[in-house]
Amino acid sequence: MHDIRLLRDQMDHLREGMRRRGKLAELQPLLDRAEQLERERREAIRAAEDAQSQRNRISQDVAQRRRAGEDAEALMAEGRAVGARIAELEARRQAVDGEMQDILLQLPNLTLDEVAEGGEEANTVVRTWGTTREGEQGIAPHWEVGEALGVLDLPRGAKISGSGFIVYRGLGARLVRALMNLMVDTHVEEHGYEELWVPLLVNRATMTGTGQLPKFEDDMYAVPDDDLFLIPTAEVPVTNLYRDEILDAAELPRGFVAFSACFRREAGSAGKDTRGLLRVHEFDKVELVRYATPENSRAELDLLTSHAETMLQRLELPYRVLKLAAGDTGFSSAMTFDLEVFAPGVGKWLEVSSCSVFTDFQARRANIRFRAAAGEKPRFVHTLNGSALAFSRIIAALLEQHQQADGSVRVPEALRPYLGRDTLR
RNA sequence: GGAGAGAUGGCCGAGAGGCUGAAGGCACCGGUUUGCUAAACCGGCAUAGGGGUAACACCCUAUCACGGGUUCGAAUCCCGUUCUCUCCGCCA
Repeated sequence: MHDIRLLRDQMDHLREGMRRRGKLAELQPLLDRAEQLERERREAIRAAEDAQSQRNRISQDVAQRRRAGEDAEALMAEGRAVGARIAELEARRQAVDGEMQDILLQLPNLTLDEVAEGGEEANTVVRTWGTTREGEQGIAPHWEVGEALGVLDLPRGAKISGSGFIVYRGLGARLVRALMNLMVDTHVEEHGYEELWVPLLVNRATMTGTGQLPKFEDDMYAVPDDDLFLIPTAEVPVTNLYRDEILDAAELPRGFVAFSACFRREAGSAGKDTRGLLRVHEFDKVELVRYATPENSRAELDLLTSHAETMLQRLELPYRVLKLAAGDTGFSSAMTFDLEVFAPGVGKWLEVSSCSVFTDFQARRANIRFRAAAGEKPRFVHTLNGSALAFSRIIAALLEQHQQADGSVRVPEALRPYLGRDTLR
């Protein structure tokens, strides 16, 4: 969410930001409306406050007269009239304010200057790591190897929950545990993150704090009786950890790592990537979240991204790093790096991590601030997050990239202590 | 799930329709005193919004968990919600 003051003082800047995302045509009417509303809003505030001031004066006069034992009936009648006017003015103020909020919630974040204009086609590969097995013949897609090795049971997942729900079995199940332990241990021991274990069901305020609500309610699994939602990512509970709090500057930057299941309805993507593990309704993920000061958040994004990359290197999976163009950058993000691994069985690059800096966009919404020094005004922190990594696609990539001619799968060095063997066969 | 008690500033804690943005204490910041530490004393000490100013000053409004209501006027009375605590029930 943007600062309402941008609408007043920096409309050109805001307009330029929407243009860079390729959203100006779509959002121009909103911006125009907002500009007008901002004037009305201040007008309404002023009128309402003037009336309140008048009422307070009348009430004090009544009190004085009462104490003096004089009659206050006329004043009280006046007070009633003013009270009625306040109610009207208040209603108008709320209406204007409500519409303004609606608009603010629909405007995406401004991207950093270094982010290229344009859509997906303007994304750039900033680096690659490892050698892919692109074009190599005879590599089976992960669902075939997975079923053959007895580590995946997709038909039964579909039976007990539906399509897009996975049963891992045997070493497959253990692989999930191994990935969790490898990743969390690495981020805690080597990268200095604090480990968290968080609720998978969260309330509406939490979902709103990170921006899933109100706009994306249809994408979420919900428990309406309790007004709770299944998290689409651990970013939601972890970023909300300090909602409505003021942190000490000495505590920043701060990093948290959490393993969680993630639930996504994937409404609107019917028919895409329906086979195997590429697009599922429930998957596991290790998520990194960082809180930073505005001064160092850009550098923190590079650090966070490098932490996610470390995991791919440990898993010996070739990958590339994409810097997303403005039009492909997520709603709340100011800049995003996507990490994609190559899965030679399906012949595709798979997105397994998305590392973003949100500047103060989420923090304003969730009201997370910090105080640089005692006595100074609190400012909004900058938040960042990135997956490190999303399991289902990683498992797909492992089953394909490390697949051997006899159909067995080599276990990368780093996973062996956790998995207890060097080959899946 | 049932019964009861509670929620006031960074913290503790008073207040029970008007003179209360809120006593008192602690913490914190500045000053005086002081060989040092400590103590004592004096002063300061919420946030947000609107106006105002070159910038200050200053003025107004809101905020005593949250949302409604009663009233000329609500921290205070009424209703609803949330959370915390105690007891009972249930449960991994």
